[in-house]
Amino acid sequence: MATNVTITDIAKELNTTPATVSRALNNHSSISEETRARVWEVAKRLNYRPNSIATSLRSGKSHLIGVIIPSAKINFFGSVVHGIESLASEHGYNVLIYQTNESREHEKKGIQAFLNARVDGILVSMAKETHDYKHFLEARDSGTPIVFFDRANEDLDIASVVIDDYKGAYMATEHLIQQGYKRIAHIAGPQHIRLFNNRLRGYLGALQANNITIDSSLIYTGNISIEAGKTAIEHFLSLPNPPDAVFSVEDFTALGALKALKEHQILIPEQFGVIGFANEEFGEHTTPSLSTLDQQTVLMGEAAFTLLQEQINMKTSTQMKAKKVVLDPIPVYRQSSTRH
Amino acid sequence: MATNVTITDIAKELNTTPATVSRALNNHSSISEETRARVWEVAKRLNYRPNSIATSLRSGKSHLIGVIIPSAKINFFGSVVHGIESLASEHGYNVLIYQTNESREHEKKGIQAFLNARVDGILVSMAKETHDYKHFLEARDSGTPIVFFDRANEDLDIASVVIDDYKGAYMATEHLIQQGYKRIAHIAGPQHIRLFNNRLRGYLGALQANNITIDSSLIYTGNISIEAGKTAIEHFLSLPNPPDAVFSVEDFTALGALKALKEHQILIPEQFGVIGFANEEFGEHTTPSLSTLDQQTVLMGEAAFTLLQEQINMKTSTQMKAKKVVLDPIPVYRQSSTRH
DNA sequence: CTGTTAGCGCATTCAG
DNA sequence: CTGAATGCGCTAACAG
Repeated sequence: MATNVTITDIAKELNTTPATVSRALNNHSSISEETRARVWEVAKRLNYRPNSIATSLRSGKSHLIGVIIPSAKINFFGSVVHGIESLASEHGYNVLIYQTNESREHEKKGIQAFLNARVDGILVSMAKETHDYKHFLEARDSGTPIVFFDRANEDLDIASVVIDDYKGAYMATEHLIQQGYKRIAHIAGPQHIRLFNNRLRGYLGALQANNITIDSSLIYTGNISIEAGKTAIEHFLSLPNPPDAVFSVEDFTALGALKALKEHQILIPEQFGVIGFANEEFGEHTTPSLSTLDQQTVLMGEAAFTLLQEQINMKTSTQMKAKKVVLDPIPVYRQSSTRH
Repeated sequence: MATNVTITDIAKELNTTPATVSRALNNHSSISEETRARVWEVAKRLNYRPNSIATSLRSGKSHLIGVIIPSAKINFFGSVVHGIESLASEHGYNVLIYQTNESREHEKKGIQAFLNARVDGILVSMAKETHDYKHFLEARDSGTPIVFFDRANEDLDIASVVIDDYKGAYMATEHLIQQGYKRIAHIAGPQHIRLFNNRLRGYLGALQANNITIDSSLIYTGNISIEAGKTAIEHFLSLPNPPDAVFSVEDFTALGALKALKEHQILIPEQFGVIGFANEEFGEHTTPSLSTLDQQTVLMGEAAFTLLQEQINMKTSTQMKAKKVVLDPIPVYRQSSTRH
């Protein structure tokens, strides 16, 4: 029952030694075809399962990779994990997950747990709360490769995979321009978070590139929530010269905007264009459906794993500068911004 | 750098033995306060991290639990994993995840990988494809506790946590009756999947309990998809005596129904009531918002872990019948079915 | 209270 | 080609 059979058991059964069994099972070169076959036969018969804990202890490689995310409940991270696990599994790695719930304390605990487990590498999307990076450096210095995804820190010399927020915002804004909207507003997120700042810059960059004067009254900075989107629209509509389109920093805020505009009986996209960012699931099903930018979540997971694997396979001596992979967001233009 | 410090290193530093260090670090009873302090000091200074692989090998407990899900991309499973990981982490377990992508072959590989890793227990939501349960029985017989969640098999004498689909369907149907709808239809899912059958039975049960004659033309059986919902509505509206409400087996199908009804300019909920099942994220944001039943995903994860932990802590001799936990779905009545 | 011995399961020496 | 010996890092039993 609960007794797991070991190579010693097999050896006894065959009046040979564990070493021979080990060699046979690992298809080692110097072993006679006959013993190999006999060993495999017995192994199968006894239902032998290699104890990967023992192998790990001996080899020093756990074939485990640790993934730290804010929450598995958040769609985005679920998708990234999907990408990570698919590739990892294919390459013989098992995946450990740990949720921080946005707490730096938990994040630290996660890193500790992973280091104790001797994971071969760590993938992390930082908690919002985190402004102190000791625990990451500690991991890296202990020789465990780390790769950030989505939420990264540029200054840390740690590899990362992120979305090009500037480019996405630029594309979204330019799309609105091409659709013929004249006064394009932006609902911005908290500016101390870099990615929101990048999106604001992308918006400004697109306006400038198209010789459109920037009107600061058309930039509303708030939280990211449905409520914030509604408030932003109320603000915009109260302006003497209101906008006729908005690039919203994020889909939920865009949804708020959509709702507020509908309450005001403003036709979307005819009178007012709306585009968000993130490609949340609901966007396809709102009325009108919401234009947005897809963040390539699965690809991000795969890229992060690939980067990590490179580091794992690299001789630790071959220390080179941390790679940064920047993924292009994919435009998803739906009804809310498409006039033609 | 990459060299991890061991208790032997600490022992050398202090001219003592690994055993003493081990005892000190584990706050063992018979150890002098002085040595304990000295050991801890050195451990901290050398940045010692216990090697949990070694501990696992020695103790026979990995403090790992394995979770097998169809896909992390699916919201539902992300939420359940959230529940599992939260509790597991709190209880000192690390969580391994493995995706099957609905393939039995992968499911088998996942079980193998987990058994090799000597996980202390396994949580699994079966792949749709799976109709052969050897790999589960093998795991159980090897002494590794298993608990099913959401997708379970009743005949296997393996513990499980599932949603009460019958009850949910019953509640949904009764809700429509109470809202004054007279001819209530049902869009059913493939009947060879038990949970869909249970929902059909719940629908029928509620009608019977309220002395409403069952009209088989009001039951449309199809796939679960937006398209199926639309087709169902087209079918219903072509009837000589069409229904005025529908309980849809699942939210996406309900969404299709919503869309088709809107195309026909039928007012929801005034002329036609709609309720789904699953509480997908988009339902809150459709126009009108979609009534549905919440599946208590996080709670399901927590319950599954709790059940597993019970089994892990149970003396293997105390073999008792597999527990089945049945969770009540929570009604979420929104605009699409609320007339008053 | 501390040191010695031993072994968890495996894979790699080094001898034959 | 196979056997014997050794150690990965840790902890428990058994002395002292």
